[in-house]
Amino acid sequence: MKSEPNLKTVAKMANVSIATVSRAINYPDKVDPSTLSRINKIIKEINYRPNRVAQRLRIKGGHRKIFGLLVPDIQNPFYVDVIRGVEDYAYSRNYALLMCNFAQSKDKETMYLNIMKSESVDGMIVAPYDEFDKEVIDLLQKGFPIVCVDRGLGDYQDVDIILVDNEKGAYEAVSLMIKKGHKRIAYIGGLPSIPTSQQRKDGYVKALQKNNITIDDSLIKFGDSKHESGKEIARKLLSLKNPPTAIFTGNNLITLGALESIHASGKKIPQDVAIIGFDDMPWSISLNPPLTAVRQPGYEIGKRAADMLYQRIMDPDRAYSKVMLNTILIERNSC
Amino acid sequence: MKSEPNLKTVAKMANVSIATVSRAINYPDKVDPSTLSRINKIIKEINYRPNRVAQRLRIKGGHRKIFGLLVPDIQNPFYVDVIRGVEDYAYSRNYALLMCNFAQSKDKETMYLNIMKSESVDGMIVAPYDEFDKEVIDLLQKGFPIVCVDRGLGDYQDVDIILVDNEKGAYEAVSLMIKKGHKRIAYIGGLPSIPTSQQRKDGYVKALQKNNITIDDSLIKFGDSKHESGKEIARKLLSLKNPPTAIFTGNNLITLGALESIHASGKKIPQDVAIIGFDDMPWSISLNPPLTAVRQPGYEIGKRAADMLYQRIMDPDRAYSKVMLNTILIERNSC
DNA sequence: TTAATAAATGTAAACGTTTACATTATGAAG
DNA sequence: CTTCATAATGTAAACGTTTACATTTATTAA
Repeated sequence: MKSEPNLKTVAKMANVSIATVSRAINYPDKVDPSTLSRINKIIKEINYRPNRVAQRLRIKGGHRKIFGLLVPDIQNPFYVDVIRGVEDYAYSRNYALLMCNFAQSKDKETMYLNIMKSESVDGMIVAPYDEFDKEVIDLLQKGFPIVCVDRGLGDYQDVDIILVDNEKGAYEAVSLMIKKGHKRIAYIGGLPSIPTSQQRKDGYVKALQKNNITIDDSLIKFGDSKHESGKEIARKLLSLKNPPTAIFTGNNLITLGALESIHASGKKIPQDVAIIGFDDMPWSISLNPPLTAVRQPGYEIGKRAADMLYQRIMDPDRAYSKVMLNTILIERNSC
Repeated sequence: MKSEPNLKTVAKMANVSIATVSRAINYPDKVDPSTLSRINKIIKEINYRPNRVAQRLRIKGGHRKIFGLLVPDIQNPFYVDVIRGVEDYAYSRNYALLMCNFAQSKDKETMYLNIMKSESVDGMIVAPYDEFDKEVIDLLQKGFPIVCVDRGLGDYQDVDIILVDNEKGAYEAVSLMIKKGHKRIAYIGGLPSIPTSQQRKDGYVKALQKNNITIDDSLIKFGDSKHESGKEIARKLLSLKNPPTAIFTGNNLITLGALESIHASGKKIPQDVAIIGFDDMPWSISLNPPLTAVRQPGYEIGKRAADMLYQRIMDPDRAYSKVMLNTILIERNSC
């Protein structure tokens, strides 16, 4: 494989030192116009591009033009929206993106965190594994620029974070169910260790309490945030002697799994069982039936997270900001 | 921000030269056991990790342990499967992954290709923008390790590639429609420049011809491979004076869009209009109605692509391999 | 003309690794 | 006790940039 052209190649062709070439690229007004144009012509001719690895090694933190992005589950369309938001922002500012999916595995998260660090990213956007995420907190304490999305870090407050009012979103959804006359409402959450799973449960509980419905613990279940567990838990719930008449599902994938089980059980939605999902999807309207869902602005979250990270990098001493966006309850036909 | 420990830090603490530390890590049997354990203790203690950027700069191609992955649309669940396959393989071999989504934009593709090159990846897995993709072909000609997934490069044959028999998959789907009595069958393809859009159309045409149904060009449409265009085109198709009784959609997102339009039109599926989608989704069964679809083994494609890339890197002179996997037609209730 | 200033360019160090080569210490064989 | 091989370690160059500093050249002011 032929080796790529580098500064030396260009310098030799232009009969100047590599420093001049470097300057021609980074500080064009610091080099003589005629030299500049000669260099530029050569660069174009041989299609020279600076080696980012060498650049990153030399340049100090904050100006390497690369972000890290670490999401828990790329199969979840919500995170895909977040990714797109981050990516669009990065592209617009000419940042590269080192994007990793830790697939809800603590080991993978640790490994990717290490890779990102040792890839010398300027900063990263992370949806932490859980609220105690030691690795992330360590990084923050060392002063590494990080913004959290979707999930916070419990008591640890010195961090930029953008998320959604999960409790309120859940509260509204469950309130709607109650308004429609449901009393036996189940909640299927994701991994219990994930903050959002708990917050959404809290919203669910509040709504029941507010309406004087006693909490039935056998209707509150947690899975692993994936399709299969939604399916399995819904199946069990529906085969209870006294099954719920409504199910509030804690994320996208769980919703889809639950939907599958409800259909398999032969029950009609919403007549026999109602369902509202946390997280809307572009195709929710094409589901059977069109799904009533709590929409999170994933794309916006991603975009703003990237901007927060950028600001943090540019001014490491600025105050931490917490942004909490609202969800929207989209009523369709599943409740 | 405190600076990370490096070889020098460890060397100083262990009272040896950085070369010895480096050897302790890379060739443990080349250093004295007592020195080794001393060094290892220190490494663990201060949690030293080699700087991948510096490593990559030094180490020559093929052993830098980083792959690039370039997909056309991360919103399309098919590519998400491919990504997962590649990622699992990479993780198992301790490779990092520079993952980029060019969102069906030629400009972005070019930029990401450049970034990957200048990030010095060992090789990359790419679903090219179209079959003429000059940038990708250039890279190949320079001997850069690349494997193509999902889409080929037209006449350019010197490349490893793994994809699915699109024509056959489409042929089977449309044949099923015909068997069910449909004569006016529409095809909504993705971007016409994408090879798969054409191959799936070819399968569609073949099935019609085989059954002596005359091709009606007004029923063959191409969009931009996204949800919106599926929706829009389906809407127009359905409002024709003589609308199709069946629609074969050329990808995931188009299917979802078309589904939305069909529902909006008030037509019943499959009584009024049948639909079969290319690409199955985990939640196809939860759609309204459960979707009949052509399944591509995305995860396997990703996994095998990664392995092909690995093999290519390890042995640059091996013969090129083309792998064509079969699709499976999954009959549910939409046709 | 000369001295001072500004503009253009060059030189070399630094970033954190790996590795060819040189050096030293260790032990075995004669 | 040499002599030689081997093991352990060190030295320094290299990877491709950026940049502080030094040098050269051109320009201006006196």
